[in-house]
Amino acid sequence: MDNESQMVPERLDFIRQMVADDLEAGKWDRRVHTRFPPEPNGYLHIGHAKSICLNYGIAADFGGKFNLRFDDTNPCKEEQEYVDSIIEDVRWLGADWQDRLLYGSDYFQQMYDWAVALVKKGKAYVCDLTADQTRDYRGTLTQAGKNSPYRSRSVEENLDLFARMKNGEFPDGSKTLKAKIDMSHPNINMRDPVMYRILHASHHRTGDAWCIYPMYDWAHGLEDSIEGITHSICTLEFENHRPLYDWFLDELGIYHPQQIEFARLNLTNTVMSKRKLLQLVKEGHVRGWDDPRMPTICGLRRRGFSPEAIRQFCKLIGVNKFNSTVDYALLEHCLRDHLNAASPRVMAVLNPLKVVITNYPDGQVEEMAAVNNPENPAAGTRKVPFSKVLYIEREDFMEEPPKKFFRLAPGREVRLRYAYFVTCMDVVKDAAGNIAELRCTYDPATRGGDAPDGRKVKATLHWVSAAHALDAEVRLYEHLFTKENPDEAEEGKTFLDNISPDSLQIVTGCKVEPALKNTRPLDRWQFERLGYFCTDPDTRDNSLVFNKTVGLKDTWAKVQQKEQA
RNA sequence: UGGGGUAUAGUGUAACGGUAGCACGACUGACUCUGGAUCAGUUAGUUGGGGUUCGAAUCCCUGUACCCCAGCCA
Repeated sequence: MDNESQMVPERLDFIRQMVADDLEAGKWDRRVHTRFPPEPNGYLHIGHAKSICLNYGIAADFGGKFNLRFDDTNPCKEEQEYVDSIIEDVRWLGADWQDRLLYGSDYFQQMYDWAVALVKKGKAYVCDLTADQTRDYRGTLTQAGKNSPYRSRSVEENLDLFARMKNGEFPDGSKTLKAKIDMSHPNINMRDPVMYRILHASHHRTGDAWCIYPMYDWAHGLEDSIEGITHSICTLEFENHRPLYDWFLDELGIYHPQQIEFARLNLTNTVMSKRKLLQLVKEGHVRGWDDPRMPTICGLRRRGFSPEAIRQFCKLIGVNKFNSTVDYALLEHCLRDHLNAASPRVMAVLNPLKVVITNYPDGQVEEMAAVNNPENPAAGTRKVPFSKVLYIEREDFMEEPPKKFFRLAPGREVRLRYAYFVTCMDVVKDAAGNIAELRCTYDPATRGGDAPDGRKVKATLHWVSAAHALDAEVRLYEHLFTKENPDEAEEGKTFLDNISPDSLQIVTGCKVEPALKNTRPLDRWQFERLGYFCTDPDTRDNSLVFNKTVGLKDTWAKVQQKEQA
């Protein structure tokens, strides 16, 4: 990420503009310190990547610091598994928190002490109202709430009660600590919000040390304050909470960061809510959190996305304060852009059609030199074995080709990439009339792929030598959802009804060139003329599995579509 | 009908009172040992209505639409 973001961009997004203004005004002693504060209750997705890139990017751009902090204030929902995955994903994306891997739960004692301070100040009280009663007293959007009957307890009584809450003397839900603000405030968040609830639950880090846990509104600003965060960047739905964030910090008289809100990311043809993602996993609509169709970071990683592509995407989408939905095509553009530059090329045939070169010597094998990456000469070349029996892509041959099809057809000459010109002389069919094999001749003078007489061919095909090819399974993916907006469902239907039946297609019996023999999980390749692929972790020594990351742009497919229409 | 936000091509984003620009997509064409990549070009926009101004996406007034908030979730 460093190279990309070292320079302050010429056009600043509105948040960077605020940071730049603060810097110029000498605010915060000219420090910049951001953080990414996930709750460890789910896996990170591409929307989180936007936040990570924003926060880390700002720190990097302005020479500041970046913290990774777990907002782990609710023991009921949080698990170590999520902590581990988040750490892995943030690191993979390239954000560097140095030695600042932090946990909100580490500040529980400080938060408690501050709560006591607010009680002493007469700004917080212990309330015995039940959850239902609390809702009732809160009023509605258009009607003021009313004061809790416990609101006027003495400081001494509150201190005593709060201490006993902490000591575990009361059952879950029987009491809360509330801030004493204004029950008729037009902003509902200011109507005596709960600061602590009683939860006799074991926390993934603090164990049973606590049986009262701070609420987000109380805890979050304190965490930012303790860490000396300058710009506390969060999503839009917390805008309504900012007055409360400010109120707590001001009443306490402690260091006060600036909260800034931005719009979360929406992407076409996918869902981003934790609830829906969890549902897809739990109900088995996908194979897990890291299913390559998932917009999770681990899913994208397994699909073959590179961190560079995701970062570039996050840079291009910008930052704003209104809801928008980014076209998935932009993500794919960023993906192809980086993969084109970075992926070694290799030949693989997904749907093999046997080709016999009739005039090629039996048993002869030639090593053809193939370029590993035309975008990067330093990647060098490799040898690809060529012999009498080959496989080509079934779609690269048509017995009766339409006008715009310029691949192989009876009597037609094409180039086999890095090898020879071949001409189709005969089509062999099985009993059912299916094409079983092609018999071709080659022109020895075209070795390497060029004709000395200067004649041209319209097409170049990829191929593999049958005797040398490795078998592979290839998993093809399409959008998980057929609709741009999966939530757009008819009466009685849900986003689940919009799951695409074609989102996963498993192709077996694929033939790949021997260079792929020792590939490791997550290696990224371009299968020439097909697209970008990634070695799946399911790969074993004798069984290769690849995921299709994204296809190459396919002009022929467009032509076909148009002809059909 | 309370409060808080937001509206710029199909999509995403710039323009900070002075030529509405960029990217993606779509469409043409050139080139090509990947129908890839690359290159050139075309397409298309300021939420409606008033006002201020020599000049308004930008300032003012007034509509409209959309998003968020009534968890002891974050």
